Amino acid sequence: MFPSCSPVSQLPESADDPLLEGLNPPQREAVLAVDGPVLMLAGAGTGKTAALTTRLAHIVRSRRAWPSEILCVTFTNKAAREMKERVGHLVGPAVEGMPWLGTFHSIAAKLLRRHAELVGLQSNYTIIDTDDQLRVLKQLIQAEGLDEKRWPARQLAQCIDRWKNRGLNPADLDAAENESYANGQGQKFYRLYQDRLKALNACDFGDLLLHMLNILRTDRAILEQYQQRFKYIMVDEYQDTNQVQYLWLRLLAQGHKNICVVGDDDQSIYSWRGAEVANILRFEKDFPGAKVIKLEQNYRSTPDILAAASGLIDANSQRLGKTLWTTRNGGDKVRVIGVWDGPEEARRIGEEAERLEREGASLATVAILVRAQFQTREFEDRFIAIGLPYKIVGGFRFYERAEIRDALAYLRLITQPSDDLAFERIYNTPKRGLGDKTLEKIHRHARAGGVPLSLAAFEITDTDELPTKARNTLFALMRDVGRWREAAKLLSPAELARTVLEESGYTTALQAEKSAESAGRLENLTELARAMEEYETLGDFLEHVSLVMDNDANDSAEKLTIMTIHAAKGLEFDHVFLPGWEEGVFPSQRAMDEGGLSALEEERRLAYVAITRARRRCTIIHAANRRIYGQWTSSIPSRFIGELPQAHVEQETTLSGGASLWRAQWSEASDPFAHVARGTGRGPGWQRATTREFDTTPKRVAESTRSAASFAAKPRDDVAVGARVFHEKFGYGTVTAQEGNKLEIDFESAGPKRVIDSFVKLAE
DNA sequence: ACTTACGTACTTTTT
DNA sequence: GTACGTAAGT
Repeated sequence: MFPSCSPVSQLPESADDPLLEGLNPPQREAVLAVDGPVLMLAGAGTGKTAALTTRLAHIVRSRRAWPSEILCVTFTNKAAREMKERVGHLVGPAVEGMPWLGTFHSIAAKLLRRHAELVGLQSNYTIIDTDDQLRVLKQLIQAEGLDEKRWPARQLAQCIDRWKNRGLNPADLDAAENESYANGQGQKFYRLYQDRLKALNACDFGDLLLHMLNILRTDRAILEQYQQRFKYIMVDEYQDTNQVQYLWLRLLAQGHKNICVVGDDDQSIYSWRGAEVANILRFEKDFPGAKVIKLEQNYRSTPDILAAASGLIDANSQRLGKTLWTTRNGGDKVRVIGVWDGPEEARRIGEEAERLEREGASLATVAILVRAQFQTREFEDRFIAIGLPYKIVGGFRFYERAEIRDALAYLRLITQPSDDLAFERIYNTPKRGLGDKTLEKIHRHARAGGVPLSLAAFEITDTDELPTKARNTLFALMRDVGRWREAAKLLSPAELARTVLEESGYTTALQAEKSAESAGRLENLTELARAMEEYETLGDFLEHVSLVMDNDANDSAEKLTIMTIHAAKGLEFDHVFLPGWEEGVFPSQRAMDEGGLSALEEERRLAYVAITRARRRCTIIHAANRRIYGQWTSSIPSRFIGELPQAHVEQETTLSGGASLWRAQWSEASDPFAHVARGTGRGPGWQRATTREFDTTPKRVAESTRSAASFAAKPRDDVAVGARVFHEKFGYGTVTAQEGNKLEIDFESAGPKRVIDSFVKLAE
């Protein structure tokens, strides 16, 4: 550990400063290059967090800036927490004075509280989540008389998110963007939505960044103030920044130009939510004279794992180019295992995990990383059956659960009478006999008077609008809310929460429910109250919950981890299992249909991230048959398997015969896939599989990519335009067009559809 | 106002 | 295959 000297006790500048101990030369360079723009390209497992945190400590200890003058942004709360902790070790309690170390969103929220009035909000605005966002949009769509089936709220939400990610306000939309929802009503709905949020004194996640950007863009004095304040700026995971975040940083960095961004273009896996790799690719143009430092020495994985991952990512075209290396020796090759079907895949991994455990490994060092959430199911089934402890990371987070959101809605309504969304959520939760009719009347009254729902509800109990029963129930509810509002001034947030849950009848209703989940829900509510103990005010807590709260701190017991590859970024495990490496699953069919080549490259980066999570052993598995949406489908191995450099891969067979099939399918004969029975979509492919030896000659990446790609689009030759065909779901129809393996078919009852040719058979 | 039945759609996910 | 959301039924 480093000497815990005070943050300003010395001016370390020399290479033998104790701070630099244990860092390699490029890391040291990154730490010492504090002035001017710096681009740190840090490959997987190269110790970028160590470099980043040491750099931060160095700035503080060399008295270049006070902790409060450093802006340090991360993407996740987890990363922010980790960084805070590590900087704390280096500089001591001074880290407490780092108010600007956090996620983009939490920092933006903090800034926005100070300047909310500039964008028409009050500083106690609520931050709404995607769920509330959708509800608002649904209401707007309904109010405008649009058919919600034809123009789903989801789609509008996506558009709006995309616009916000790009820093576009309603007025900035061009005609094309305006067209992207409901025949040119995109702009109108975007504007309506923003107005509605303003009325609710609320922000969605995108707004936090967009509002702040708007302020920085328009208010010169405020911009300059922050440009002066932030003497040093550091950004983690820069490859994941979107346009708003980029614009934001560029504005703020113009003051001192001391901006250091860290990232890895090969690990950019979030373009689908607005991240632009281009940001990192053009950093040197944005900040002329930027120093580029590459961290390439990997401290995590064995040479074979690194070589396999590097070979794979080589197939991508848009790269800055890095080569990971290691001084480590030995270790096992990456294993590729072909199995018969999904259940066997789960059985196989279960056995391996049990073996590892017997050999003394902790299950906490074992992970199964999947492409998509649905893949977790087969493992869950299997592990329950054999009693293997596991945990599934992801899915619903703590604060997204219904009971937590209900509790929060009560608290929100108490702090913020204008929070209509909260009111709607709780007004009949627990069930108290208030229905749509009553809500509609409240709505009408609120609109007429231009007041929030909760106030309208209170007022309406003074009229004869409602039947006596509803009137009394509603009055009791509003009286309670008023009482809790008073109590909030006296009680701590946690005490208030307990009181509200008890007095509202929420806990009683849950106790009475006796369903399978109700016990867990009650537990969650207890946990919520416990978590609130740490907060002084309700406002503090509510901000925490909307921006920061996560549940990964729950159980630290020795369990095998199942999670998506996305969720695994930044983590590492001794033993990593990668199931489902089949065309259509990984790379995902949907991604390729929608995003073409660039999506394929992102899938490949995802595969790269997956492999580089492994410290000691990486096992890739593909199944010959898999049930997808209840239909058994035969599938072929992922093209990514073919792209792995064979010298670093070892092939394994299973006794059930699946492997021999895969050898045949994987060979490089002139038409390696001709024998695959895709014709009927029901006949198992193996029936026609040959038993040719598996070809282990290393393939050139470009070649294998091409052959796989050409396969993917390989059309059937027995189906032609005009042919009458049958489809499981759509019935009989006539082929009207054929493009690669995609057919356009006019179905007799279902109308025209685009389908993959393997899902139809010729009609007799 | 609440319950049940049918139809549809279905990557990845942080904040 | 299943989950969710809307529509009709009690």
